[in-house]
Amino acid sequence: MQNGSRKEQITHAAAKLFKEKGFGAASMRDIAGSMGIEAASLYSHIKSKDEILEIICFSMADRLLKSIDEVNDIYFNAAEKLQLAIKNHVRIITGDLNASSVFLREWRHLTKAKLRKFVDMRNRYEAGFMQILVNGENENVFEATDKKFAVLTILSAVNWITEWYDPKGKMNPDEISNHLTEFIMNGLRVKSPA
Amino acid sequence: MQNGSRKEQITHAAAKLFKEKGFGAASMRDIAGSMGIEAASLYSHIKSKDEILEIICFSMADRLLKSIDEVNDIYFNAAEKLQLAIKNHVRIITGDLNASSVFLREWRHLTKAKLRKFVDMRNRYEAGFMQILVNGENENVFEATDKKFAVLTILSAVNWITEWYDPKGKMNPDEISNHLTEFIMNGLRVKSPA
DNA sequence: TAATTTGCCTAACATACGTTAGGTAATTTC
DNA sequence: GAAATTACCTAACGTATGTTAGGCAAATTA
Repeated sequence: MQNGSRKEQITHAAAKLFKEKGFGAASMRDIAGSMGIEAASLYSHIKSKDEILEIICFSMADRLLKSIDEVNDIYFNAAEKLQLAIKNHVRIITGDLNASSVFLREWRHLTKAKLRKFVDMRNRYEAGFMQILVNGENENVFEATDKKFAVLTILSAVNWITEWYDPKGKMNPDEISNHLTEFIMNGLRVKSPA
Repeated sequence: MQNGSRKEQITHAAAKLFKEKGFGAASMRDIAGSMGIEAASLYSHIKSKDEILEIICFSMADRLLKSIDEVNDIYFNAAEKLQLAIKNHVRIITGDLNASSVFLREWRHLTKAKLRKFVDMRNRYEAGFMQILVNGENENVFEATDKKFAVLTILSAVNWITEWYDPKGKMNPDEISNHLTEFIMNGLRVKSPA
């Protein structure tokens, strides 16, 4: 899919509506309307409504998986890896808020075969994150009695950003990831009692 | 709405389907079918499909708001309050997983007026949680440079439980909330370097 | 026992949906 | 300049949807 192509424009317009109304409630007529054309015209560029959802979901999944693999290939200590993994994740997600929201919320509406593939990719992503925690334990930097639990908790915090992030707000993506990394590593508790 | 009433049964059946398929994709015929009756028969007990969603969302919202108000009325220190608030939240959410999932995911489909009311309630809940962090800072137990950020991060972690919690799994709700509270207070970092 | 209410039914309505068929004008390719 | 392609159009299809109208038998109430 080449840059700026009509197909990409449709995907963008659809992502915006899927985010606002949900996949089920946003119709092909809505999508076409937002582009100033008729619904039937969309079918010159895309195969089906389902295909649009697939493109959005897997485009995000691909980017995130690529990122975690890169992080785990670098010769860093666990704390640095965690910091970088979170930074990448936040950058990817804030880079396209509409697509990210659809990716996080609407993936359930993927057709059966694609859904299986999607869940598989998500599991691989979680496993990549988990590897960092395992490294951290070996290096005696982290402790996590239940690593699956810890990963899910971390990812939930990272993903929730789509719900409140405002590109015009006071925090930029890297500030957010720094803040988040600090919170995940040290929590709320004051370290040196006053 | 009295206990075990037909209306309550409908709400339960609907919650299950709204969770599985989403509000938009689960039809009145689906809901009726899961109860072994016809779609039209539902209208002897409920006003509309929208009403079912409202009942589910506001029932959860009411319970959570009541809980946070109670916590903030108790003469506890901030750490104890946080612990209790999280414990209550986890109990409420794990107590009805179907309704909780709908409450967390499908509230966007509420009609305009109800949506406004819902968001207002959610803001009040967040404010109640934030109050605990403010107390904690005054008591020198917590530090949180950006309290809004901290609250959203905490709540995202707590709410994510609906995505993986299994009543037959190895952790019960109170174990989960203990685990979570520990994580939120102290993070991942090993405190005493080995 | 008569009157009322409850809980469901069948049938139908109007509307909205994803998608296909077939066409037409403008643009690109040879 | 002819041929092919692109990007859109109108019209229509079959199906699914939320909901209403009107009825009927069983249970409840008086």
